[in-house]
Amino acid sequence: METRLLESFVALARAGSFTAAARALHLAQSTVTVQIRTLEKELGTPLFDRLPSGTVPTAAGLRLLEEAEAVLDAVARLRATASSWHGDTASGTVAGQVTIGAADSLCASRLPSVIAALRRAHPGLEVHLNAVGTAAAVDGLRGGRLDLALVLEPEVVESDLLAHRIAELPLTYVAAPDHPLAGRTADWEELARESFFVHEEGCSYSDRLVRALRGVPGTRPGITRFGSIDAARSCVAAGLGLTLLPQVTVEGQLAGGRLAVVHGPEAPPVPVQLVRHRRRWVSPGARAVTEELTAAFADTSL
Amino acid sequence: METRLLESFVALARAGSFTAAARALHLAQSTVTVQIRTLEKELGTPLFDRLPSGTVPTAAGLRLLEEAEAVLDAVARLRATASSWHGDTASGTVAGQVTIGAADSLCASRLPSVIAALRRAHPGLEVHLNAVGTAAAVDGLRGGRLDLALVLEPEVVESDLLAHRIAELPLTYVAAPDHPLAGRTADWEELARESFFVHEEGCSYSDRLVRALRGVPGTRPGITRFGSIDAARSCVAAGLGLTLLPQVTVEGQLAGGRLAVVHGPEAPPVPVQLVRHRRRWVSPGARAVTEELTAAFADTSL
DNA sequence: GGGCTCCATCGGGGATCGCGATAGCGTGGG
DNA sequence: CCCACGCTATCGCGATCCCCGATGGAGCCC
Repeated sequence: METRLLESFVALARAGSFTAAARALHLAQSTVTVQIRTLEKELGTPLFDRLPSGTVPTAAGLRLLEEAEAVLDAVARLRATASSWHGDTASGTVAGQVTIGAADSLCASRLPSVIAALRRAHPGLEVHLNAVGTAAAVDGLRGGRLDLALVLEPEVVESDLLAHRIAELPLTYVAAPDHPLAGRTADWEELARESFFVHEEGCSYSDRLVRALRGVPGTRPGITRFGSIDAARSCVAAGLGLTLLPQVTVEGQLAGGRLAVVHGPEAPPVPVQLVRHRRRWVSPGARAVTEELTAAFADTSL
Repeated sequence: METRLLESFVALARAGSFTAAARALHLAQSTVTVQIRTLEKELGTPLFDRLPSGTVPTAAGLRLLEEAEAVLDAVARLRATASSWHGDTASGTVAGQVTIGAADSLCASRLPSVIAALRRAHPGLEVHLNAVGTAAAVDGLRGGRLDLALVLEPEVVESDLLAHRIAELPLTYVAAPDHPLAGRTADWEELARESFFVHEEGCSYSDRLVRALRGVPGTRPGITRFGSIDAARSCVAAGLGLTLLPQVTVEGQLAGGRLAVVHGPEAPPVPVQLVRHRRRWVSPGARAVTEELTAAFADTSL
């Protein structure tokens, strides 16, 4: 079924004559004649009575006219959705859905302002944000559930994924303000006598910290691992111990006096990698998100 | 927009590979490839990611898939309506709408059983019945508001209409059972002294009766004309006078003793003409109605 | 690395599309 | 009465499109 035929159908019904319909459609009259006959043959019923006084729909044509318009409406919706997804070049905005995954700590700190900026720039864009660990991010990108992922890893060595380092976040040791080490400088031996509240295994800088602490001879550091950054931060704020986090995730608490810096041994900054699937199509929406993320991270922290 | 492309689209989304979709569609694999690329070009956005592990829809493809299915649904409805209108050759039934006009007197007497028979034979057929005089019937057929009309006229001399005489209805003079002439034989002179309740001008047999009564010298018959046959019949039943009607329209009242026959001068039977437009398409539904009407009138009254 | 599966591309034969020209038909004016 | 006009149907033609089979390249498994 060729929707062109349906457009000629409704045009003819509206115009009342083949000649007028052809003019409206910018076609030759003979073309409209053939199109309507084709449609009548395809549907198996005459659609118009060709009377000397004009061309009027038959009873069947009148009924089918509504259904033909419904088809054309559905096609118009399809086209509209497609073109909105593709982007409106006039306004420079894009629409559609983009699903991104990000490390828990970024979701709560840096991403809200990025998403707000995206909403302003692209009102039609629907951004879905999931808090995911590195493993879940890789899975989601592989399975198509994620368009983009932000992971805090030095390397992503998946051949079907493409990682781009967009920032490096400085890490900070933090403790409650009334903690004995708060505001002080501590070496590995001092730290190894404290309790630490860190991420689950798989978090690169937490793992490296745990390895370093356990490598200090003659000590048994207390290690508690949390899936949620919030829970760990709460324990630290309650004075139960220390943690090591990207500085941006605790800037609010540091400024508010609810946490304090501990100047520990040098910790290499953690790279922020923006990862996508190597072979999947990058929608204009995903491209817009990529640009916004790159800009947001670049201007403060590389 | 060619809906074939949309069918390949959903088939590919379902099948998960070009090869499998081509098998399901009974097409060559290269054809599906070209069709999908054509659709992607037409919509301006990639619909599938061709991954080594299979062909999966992009985010845009997933969203557009629903809309494509909506289009195909609308097309299926269009086709279903068209074919139901055309008729189901397996069951021999037809569907659709047929609008017929008929003289008031027939609507109340003969047509209900015909319509009931049509409903039994063609459950999908929607019959609209309008009570119309001859002038309105001609107008309605001309304007396309009526598919068929039953008129009680000896001749229909409209070049663009086609009339077919399907019956001749005997006429009967009737009066109230307690009327002096009830059951008796009366000649023109006796009748011309009575009051008559007949149809509006334009009803052939009423007009002829009025002319005959007025032609009787030395009398002034009382003539009252009604648009509605019911009103006239009520007046007669109340004993106010006589009327002349097709016998079938008063058979119930005659059998119930509410009206009585008066044996008046011979009145030529009134022809029932089934009229349609000469050049308009006769739908299968209208053809079924024509056959039913012809049969119903033929077996009792010609 | 060889075989296998899958998708993209290419060339060709056939069908289709849209066009202009023309014929048939009905109408209205001179 | 005849002719001119407007409308639709038909025809022939050039261009395009469609679908096919064959072929090539890429990735995967053994």
